[in-house]
Amino acid sequence: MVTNPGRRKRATIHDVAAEAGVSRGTVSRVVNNEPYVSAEARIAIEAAIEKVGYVPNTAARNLVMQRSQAVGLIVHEPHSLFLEDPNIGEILLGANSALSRADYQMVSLVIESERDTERVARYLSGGFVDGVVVVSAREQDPITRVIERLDLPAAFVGHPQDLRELPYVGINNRAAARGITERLIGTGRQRIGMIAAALDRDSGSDRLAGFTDALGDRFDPGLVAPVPLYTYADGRDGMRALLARDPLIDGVFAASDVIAAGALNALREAGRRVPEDVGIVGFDDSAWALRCQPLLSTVRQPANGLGQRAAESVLSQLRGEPPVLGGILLDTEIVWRDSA
Amino acid sequence: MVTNPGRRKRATIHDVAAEAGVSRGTVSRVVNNEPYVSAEARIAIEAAIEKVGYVPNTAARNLVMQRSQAVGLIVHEPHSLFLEDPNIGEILLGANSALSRADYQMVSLVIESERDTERVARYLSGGFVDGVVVVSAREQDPITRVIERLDLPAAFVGHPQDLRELPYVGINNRAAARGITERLIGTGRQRIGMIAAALDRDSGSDRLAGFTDALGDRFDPGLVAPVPLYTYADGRDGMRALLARDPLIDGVFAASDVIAAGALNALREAGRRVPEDVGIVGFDDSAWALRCQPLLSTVRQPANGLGQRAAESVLSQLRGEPPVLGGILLDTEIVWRDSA
DNA sequence: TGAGTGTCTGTGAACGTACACAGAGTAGGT
DNA sequence: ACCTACTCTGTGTACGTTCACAGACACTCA
Repeated sequence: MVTNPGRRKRATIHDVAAEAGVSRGTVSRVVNNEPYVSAEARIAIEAAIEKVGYVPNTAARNLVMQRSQAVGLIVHEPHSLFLEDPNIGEILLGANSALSRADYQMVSLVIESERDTERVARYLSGGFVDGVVVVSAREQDPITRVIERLDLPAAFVGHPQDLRELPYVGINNRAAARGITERLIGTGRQRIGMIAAALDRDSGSDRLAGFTDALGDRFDPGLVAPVPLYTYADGRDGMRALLARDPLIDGVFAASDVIAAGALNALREAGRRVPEDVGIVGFDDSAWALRCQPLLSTVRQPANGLGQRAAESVLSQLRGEPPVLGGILLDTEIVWRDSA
Repeated sequence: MVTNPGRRKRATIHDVAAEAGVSRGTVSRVVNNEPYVSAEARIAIEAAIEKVGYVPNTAARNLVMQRSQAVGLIVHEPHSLFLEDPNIGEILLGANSALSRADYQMVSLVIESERDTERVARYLSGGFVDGVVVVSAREQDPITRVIERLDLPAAFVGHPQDLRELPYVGINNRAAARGITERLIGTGRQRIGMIAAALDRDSGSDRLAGFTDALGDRFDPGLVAPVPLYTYADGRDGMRALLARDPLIDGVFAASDVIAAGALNALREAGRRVPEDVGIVGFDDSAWALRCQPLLSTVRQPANGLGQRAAESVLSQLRGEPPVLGGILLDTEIVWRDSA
C-alpha cells in the first residue's frame, strides 16, 4: 500500500548550518563554490550536507535571483508534423543536451492552435523561462511579437524575413538546394520538377529559390508542385500532381526526405522506376533517407547541431554577452546515394 | 540593434494593491478566486491588474506553497528510438495536453546513459517536480527505486513486473497479441513466426506470450527472432533471420509497426510478395501502418490516451486522491488492412 | 440592547535562499 | 607602532507570495 503520510520535510540551509556549527552565509558560500571559506569549515559543511541530505531549494533561489533557470523551446507545428519530421526531434534533443549541460532545464512549449499561442504568451510573460529557442517560426508569427515585446533572450532555428534583428542559426537552404539541383541536372535529366513544401517558412521558400537559381532559363513554373507541409502524405500528393502535369518528368527535387519518401510511393504506384525512369533527391539526410528504396540522395543537415547552437546562443545572452548579429549558418553536405 | 538596458521590473502584488487602493491580502484573494471580496474591490483590482500588467511570480508562490507546479516525463530510451518510435511522441503529446489543461508544466527528462540517470535522480530529489510520468521503464530500473524512495506521486506507462505497488496505465498486450495472431492463423497460414522486440520490457514479453498463447501446440520456438529494439533496422534484421531459418515461412507477427516496416523491406529484398507469399501483421497502428506497402494489418493502441491517463493519474494523486491500484488498461482494436 | 453570525479587509509571519555589510583576525610593509 | 590589505565569518534584509489571525462593520434574532 502506497500512502503518503509523513512526506518528510526537506533539509534547508539552516539545518546544514546547525549541523556543521556555522552560519547560513558560510554554507551558502560552500554551496555556490565561492572563495573565502576555510578548509576546515568547508569539509565540516560538506559532511553536514551529506548527512542531512541537503539539496538547494530552487524556488527560493529563483525568487531571490530573479530567474527561473529554465529555457523554453517553442515548437510551432501541427501535431502530426511534430511526430513525422525527424528534424524537430533532433533539434529538440540537441537543444536539450546543450541546456542540461549548463544546468538549465528545457521546457517544451508546443503550439498547435490559436489558443495555444495565448497560453504560451502568458507563460512567457509569467517569467517561467529566462529565454527561448524558437523552432520554425512563420512570417508574422504572433509569438515573435510577444518575445520582442518582453525583450526575452531568444534564438531562432531558421529565420523568417521579418526577423532581421534577432539572432538565429540555420543553414544556407538556398545554396544547398541550388547545389543538389545542379548535381541532379548533371545526371542528364531533362524535365526536372520540384515538390516545394512549407513556402510560408524560410526553409521552404529558400529551397525553392535555390532550385530556380540552378535551373536558370530552363526553369518551368509548371513543374513546381507546392504542398503545405513536410509530410509523407503531402509528398505523395505533390508527386501525383507533377505526374499529372507532365508524365515525362524525369527528375524531382523533393523539399525534404519525408516528401521524397511520399513521392517514391506515388512513383511506384504509377509504375515509374527510380532511378531509371525518374531521378529524385531529397533534403535533410534524416532517418528517412536510409529507409527509402532506393537509398536517397540528399543534403545532410546538422539538425542536432542547430538545436545545440541555438541553445548556446540563448545561454550566452543569459551570461550577458551580446548576441551574434546576422545569424550563424552551419555547413551542409551533399550525400549521393542511389535515387539519382 | 537589440540591447537589453532597462529590462523593466515586473509588477508585483504590491503595485496592484497600491494602484487599487487596497491591501495585498485582498489582491491575493482576487487573484486566487477566493470568496469574501466586495464587488467594488474586485473590479478595482481587476482594472489595476490590467493596468500594471501584473502576472503572479511563480517562484514566490512555489516557495510558500512548497510545490513546483511541474510534472516530469521520464523517457528511458536511447536517442534513436526516441525519434523512430511514434508511440513515444504520442504519449508525450498526450501527457502534455492533460498537464497543460491543469496548468501544470511538463518537463521532459530523457535518459540515455548511466550519467543521465544520476542527473535525473538529482533533479527529482531537488523538488523540481511534484510528480512524474514514467515511459517504458525496464525491470529493475534504478530510476524506479529513486521514485519509490522519494515517495513521489508517479504513474507508469506500461508496467514492469517488479512494480506491482505503483499505479500504471497500459494495454493488455498479451490479449491483443493473441487476438491478432489468431486472426493471422485464420487466414490459413501454416508456418507462422514472430519478430519479438524489447523482451526486457513488459510490452515486448507480453506480446510474445500472447503469440505463443495463440499458437498453442503449433508453437515453434525456432520461428521466434528476438531483436533488441522497436526500430526499422531491427525489424529488417529479424526478418532476414526468420527467412534464413525457414525459407517457407508464410506468416509473421511483427512486435510493432516499425518492426513490420523493416520486415517488409527484407521481404521485398528476398523477392517475397506480401500478402500473397507471406502475411504480416504489426502492432500500434502508428503512422507507419499507413505508410507501408501494402497497408499494414495491425492492433490499434491508444498511445495518446495512455499519456493522458498517466498524467491524469499523477494529477489526481496530487489532489490527494488515492491512486488506482492494479492499474488501468485501455482498449485495443484489430485493424485489418492488406498485409495479411 | 446585546449577543451571535456572516462578510469583508488589513497585517504579520513564514517559505529558503543570496547578497551586502560589518567586523574579527592575520600578515606584510613602512 | 601604525596603516593597509587580505581572509574568513555572521547577521540583517530582500525577493513576492500565501496563510492565519484579528479586527471592523452590517445584519438578524432574542
